[in-house]
Amino acid sequence: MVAMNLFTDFEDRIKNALESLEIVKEKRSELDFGRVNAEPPRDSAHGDVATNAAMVLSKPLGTNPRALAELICEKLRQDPDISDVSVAGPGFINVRLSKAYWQRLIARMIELGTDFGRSDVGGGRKVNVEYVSANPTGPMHVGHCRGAVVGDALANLLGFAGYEVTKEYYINDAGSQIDVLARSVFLRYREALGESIGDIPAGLYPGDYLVPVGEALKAEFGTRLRAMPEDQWLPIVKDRAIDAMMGMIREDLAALNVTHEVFYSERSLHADGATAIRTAINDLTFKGHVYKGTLPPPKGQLPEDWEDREQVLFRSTEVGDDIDRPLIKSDGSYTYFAADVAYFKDKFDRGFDEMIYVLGADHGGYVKRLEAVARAVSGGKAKLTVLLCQLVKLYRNGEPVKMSKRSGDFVTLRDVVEEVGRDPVRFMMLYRKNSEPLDFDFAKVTEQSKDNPVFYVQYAHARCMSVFRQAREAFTDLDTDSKILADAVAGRLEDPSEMQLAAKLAEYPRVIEQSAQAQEPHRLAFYLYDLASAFHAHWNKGKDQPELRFVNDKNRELSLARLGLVYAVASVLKSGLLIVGAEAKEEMR
RNA sequence: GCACCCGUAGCUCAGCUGGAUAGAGUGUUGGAUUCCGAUUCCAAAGGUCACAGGUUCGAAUCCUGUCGGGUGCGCCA
Repeated sequence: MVAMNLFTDFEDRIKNALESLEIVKEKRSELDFGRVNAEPPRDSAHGDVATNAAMVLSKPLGTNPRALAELICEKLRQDPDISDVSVAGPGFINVRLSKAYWQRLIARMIELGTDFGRSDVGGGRKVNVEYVSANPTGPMHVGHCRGAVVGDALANLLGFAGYEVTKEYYINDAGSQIDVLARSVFLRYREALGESIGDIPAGLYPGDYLVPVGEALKAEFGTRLRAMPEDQWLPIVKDRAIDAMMGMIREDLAALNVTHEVFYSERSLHADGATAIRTAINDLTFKGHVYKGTLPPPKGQLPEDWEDREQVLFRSTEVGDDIDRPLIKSDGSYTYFAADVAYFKDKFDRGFDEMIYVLGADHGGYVKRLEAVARAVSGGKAKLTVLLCQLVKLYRNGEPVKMSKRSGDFVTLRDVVEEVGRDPVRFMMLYRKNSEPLDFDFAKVTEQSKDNPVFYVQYAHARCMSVFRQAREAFTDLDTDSKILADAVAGRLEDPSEMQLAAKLAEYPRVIEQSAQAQEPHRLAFYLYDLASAFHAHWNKGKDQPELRFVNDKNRELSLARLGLVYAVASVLKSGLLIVGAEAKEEMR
């Protein structure tokens, strides 16, 4: 059976060829094949696969690249799947594959359908992807959008690439902002009881979304809460408020097709006398990472209320951080960071090999201390990576959309999804490297034209479906079962334009593996655009050259073979869109 | 002051972890087009990859420095 990944397949064959060379056998133990690769050539005119083997190995072998390349070529020529091999440039070896090989590969794509591209490079490694983790103090706003999509798509991608993935949300339900939330809700509760509360005081959350929460409290407790002192009603109101906010946030996430498997509460770390945090700090102390001391004042502008105070500190500078970090405040309470240490320890204890944090760019200053935690807690066994997402700038008709969070005047995630649709939001959030700022223009994203990559990709899939609809009209009782399509390919698909499309399809497994390993889901979005572009280009050729059209009502077998190619395109688009989290539409109407 | 991210076509951005003549889209210019579902298709022009060194067969990519833009810098979460 043909291997799914053409490039790893031929990387192996090239290495086998190398092993069989006398010159290599003599020095085999000194040679490192690690840098030998097989990749798509920059220019498709060069061939189907290119390798750098000769250039990488010529020096240790004491020969020149072109001479070595000739030796390798001789061996490769014996491979029946290779139709042509040549040396080019400084010593590249360009390989062209036989038509039979391509036809077998296309047939394999058809048989695998949306499983084509699925990989096991992850090797079942347990990965925890934490993303969104918005404070439960209100609805999600657009700022959360990017991280939500990037995290969700990355998790999907890693799952497809053979990692065992858990999608996780850390609920920041323990800090003082939650007290503020509870007091804001309490005010709404008094309002629901008929009191006139006037303007919401500064420092409390003014949003209308808290009104129903106050009303729910009235329905549940009547006037009982109002009669209590604050230290009695506060915990009750807190519980109800957090539940209400998380309910809202889950709905927002659902609208974006984002689903987490684990919602992890920060408060749970503080429960039972903060057992979890105390344990984590004890653990660090035992390992020698904790001491009592003072920190130097911050460089640059000195805060006015600066006072030198003794705290319990994590000696993070010994594990890569710039400055030691406080775990316990001078008043004896735990820092947010202390909870984070406990949270990381919990993840580690749950058996994850790798923790990924998807954060906003404004958390850049937090990266080093998290990495330090990972080193100290896991003893270097667990890998921790932080993906920073740059800001999203909103535009409406080319004009920037102004937002002020203080006045409660911000665009919510729900607003955006309802206005432009879930799929465009998801795709556009991925259509940029996460380390790069992103402009999001409402008008462009809803536009139905080639300028809009979402539309372009979805249209390609719909067009595939359209071809099938036409085929069923041209041939009555046409059986388009994938097995039949796959069998029709051999000996029939051979036009250069068809081969070019097949070559693009063949890259898919490689794109999956590489974007998963680089943790860069945007590469998949760009690939889908490329594939759509290749498909549209081939389709357009049918305008001038009718003999290239997929459906040829004079030739049923050829039509089936070409439908097979269309089926493969549709499957890859569908598979990729599934990872992106957008729908593969049957039609665009 | 320090740390992290970013400087690639006029504009918005890719560039497959070091490979061949640096690519798309948009814009510009010139053609084609009653079309199997898109205000479409084809082509051309457009670059000192911020700058200066270094590493090597080979650098937009890696290392150092400089310049420019963004973000963040005790016990807030």
